[in-house]
Amino acid sequence: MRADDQQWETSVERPDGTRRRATIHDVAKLAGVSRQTVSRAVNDKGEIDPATKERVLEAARLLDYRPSRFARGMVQKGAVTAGLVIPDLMNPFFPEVAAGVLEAAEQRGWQVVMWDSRIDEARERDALDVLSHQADAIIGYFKSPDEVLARHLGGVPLVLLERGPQQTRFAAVGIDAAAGLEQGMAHLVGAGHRRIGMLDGVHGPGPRRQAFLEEARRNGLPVDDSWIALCAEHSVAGGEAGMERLLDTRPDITAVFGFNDLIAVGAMRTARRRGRRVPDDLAVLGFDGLSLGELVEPALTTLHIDKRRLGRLAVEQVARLRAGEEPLRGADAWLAPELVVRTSA
Amino acid sequence: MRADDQQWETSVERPDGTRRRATIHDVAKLAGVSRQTVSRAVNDKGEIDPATKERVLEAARLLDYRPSRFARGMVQKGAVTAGLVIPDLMNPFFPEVAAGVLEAAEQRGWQVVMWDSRIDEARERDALDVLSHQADAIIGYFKSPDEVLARHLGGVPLVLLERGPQQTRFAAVGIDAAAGLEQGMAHLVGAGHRRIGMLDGVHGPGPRRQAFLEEARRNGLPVDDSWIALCAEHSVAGGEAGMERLLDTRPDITAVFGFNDLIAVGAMRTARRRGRRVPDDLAVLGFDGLSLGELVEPALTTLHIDKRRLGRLAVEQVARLRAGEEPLRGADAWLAPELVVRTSA
DNA sequence: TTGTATGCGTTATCAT
DNA sequence: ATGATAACGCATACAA
Repeated sequence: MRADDQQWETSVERPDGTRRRATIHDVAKLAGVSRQTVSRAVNDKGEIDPATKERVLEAARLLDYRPSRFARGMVQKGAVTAGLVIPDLMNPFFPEVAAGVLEAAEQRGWQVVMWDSRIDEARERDALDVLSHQADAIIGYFKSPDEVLARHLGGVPLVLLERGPQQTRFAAVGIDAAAGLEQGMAHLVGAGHRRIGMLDGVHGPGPRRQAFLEEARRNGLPVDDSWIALCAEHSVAGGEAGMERLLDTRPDITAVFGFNDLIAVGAMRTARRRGRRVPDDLAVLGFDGLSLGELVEPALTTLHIDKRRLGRLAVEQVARLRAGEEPLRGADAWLAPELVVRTSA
Repeated sequence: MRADDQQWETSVERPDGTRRRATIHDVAKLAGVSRQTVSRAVNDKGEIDPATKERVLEAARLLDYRPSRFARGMVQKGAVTAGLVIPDLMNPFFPEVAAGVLEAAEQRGWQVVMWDSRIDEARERDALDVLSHQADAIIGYFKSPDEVLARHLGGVPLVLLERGPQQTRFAAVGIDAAAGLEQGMAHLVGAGHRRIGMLDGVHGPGPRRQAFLEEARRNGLPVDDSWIALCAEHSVAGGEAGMERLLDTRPDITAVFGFNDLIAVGAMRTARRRGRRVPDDLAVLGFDGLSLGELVEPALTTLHIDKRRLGRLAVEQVARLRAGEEPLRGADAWLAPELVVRTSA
């Protein structure tokens, strides 16, 4: 068989002269058999004469026949497709979550169709509009509030990534920012830091900032919003820019906590460019545990998250929803970060 | 509307007591209208009394009715699904290609279902077996030879990523390794290097090694296979291990070319651990142009590839195939890397 | 505004 | 070993 044969579409002429894809009927006619026999040949079932099978297959090849996945799906149940909505494929965090989703989905024999929302609420809704028609369940990161989600969901089960139970009534899997920051702040305070700033993400006040402020308070640190700078992007560049501003308003900080590792790395770069040694003059703590953190210099101390597991867990939640079971809530759906001490703090 | 209502499956009881998903028929019965009216209500068409519409929608909610995507697909043509097979989501190169594919697919209104083959030929075939049933076309990285691909493809159009025209008869988009290495080697030779090694990838001899050897020859360098070490993984760790071996067998090299940026970064780390300064004692050249390369120290000089464009191009090839046109061949489907000089070489 | 009839492409069941 | 027939769930043209 020449591969070329596969490449260009042969098709069947309609009475009106236009062309359409060949169906099982066309193949049956050409091979001079019934549709059922074609089905047997194509699907490699037994109960068919090898000679006729060959003849049918030849006809199928001639017409470039491919079974319609829709017609198949109609009659054979059980094909499950999950939609996965990711905010930013360029941030190494998300491909790793996606890998976990793919892995768990594959084990269950599910397919997953992917959508990059690029941190845009309009694109988020587009994703839901499309996927609610094409998927049996949706997993993803969404900024939109519950009502908006519900409106674009059309009743399709949804599992939210990284939303607290107080923030949504949908099923969710998340990260225990409070548990993470308890470790992280203890580490910084234990090293003698009292003036600690934060580089927050684009969405502004969220669980990570809240946990940061909470721990600062618990540790008796002099922290208010002036110790926090917003980053316009969840990227190294965003962290660099944010750190510029933070150092302008609070030049006296001795440590900084980054919303994520990318931002933290940006912070380190700006700090060093402005003549501060890391960690001696300024300690930097990240959040995520990207492998990137091991490669920079100094290596990034960070609150590590098991991103693959997060993805697998999301698939498990979908399975529960589909089975009519209660989704996991609380600690079971709530991953605690683990402090990984390297050299930046 | 409470979001909770959406979460757990209501269903319809069969005569035999088992449960099945509600169909448009069930909704029609419950609402006391025809199926057509249900269709109008659910799909938000006009020509329906607001009161009956509300009644129908309520019935649909009660039964947790969702239209079957298969039945829909049967009757409305035009839904296109592409399969995307990626070898390793943990390598930042591939998410970026995927982003390009997603972007271009979305513009065309296509969906893409993703599969991570984890560099495993058996999983590669599994991917084809599944996707050839569920997708209208497949894009991806495959190690298997044409015959194997064709056997598992069942006639579905395929666009290969990074395979030379001499290596496949399928449509493909690729990278012009020769053009890249011409620039790269000229840069190294221009800096006075004569003893240049290479850290090759897991698959062994391929276009990048071939181009490397070719350029070495053109520049009159003393290079044979002893100047090349294989890396067991396309990762930083793989590069570190490979570099150990290369420095053992060829301690006299003054420069090294890495199969990709991850391996090159690993090479830098091993070189420095063994007391060589980069780039003074040993220059390092990468291939891919990951943003990671800007973050390490020294920053990685590399042959940069427009990975997003690669992905978009692959989708364009699929479109051509589907339209019955000739796929792009040669330079148009063949991206040339661009030398980005930073500080590692 | 609403209902009836038909077809979409496939597989399963049951016959021959 | 092969064929006839009946679903599968939906949307669309057309009739009322």
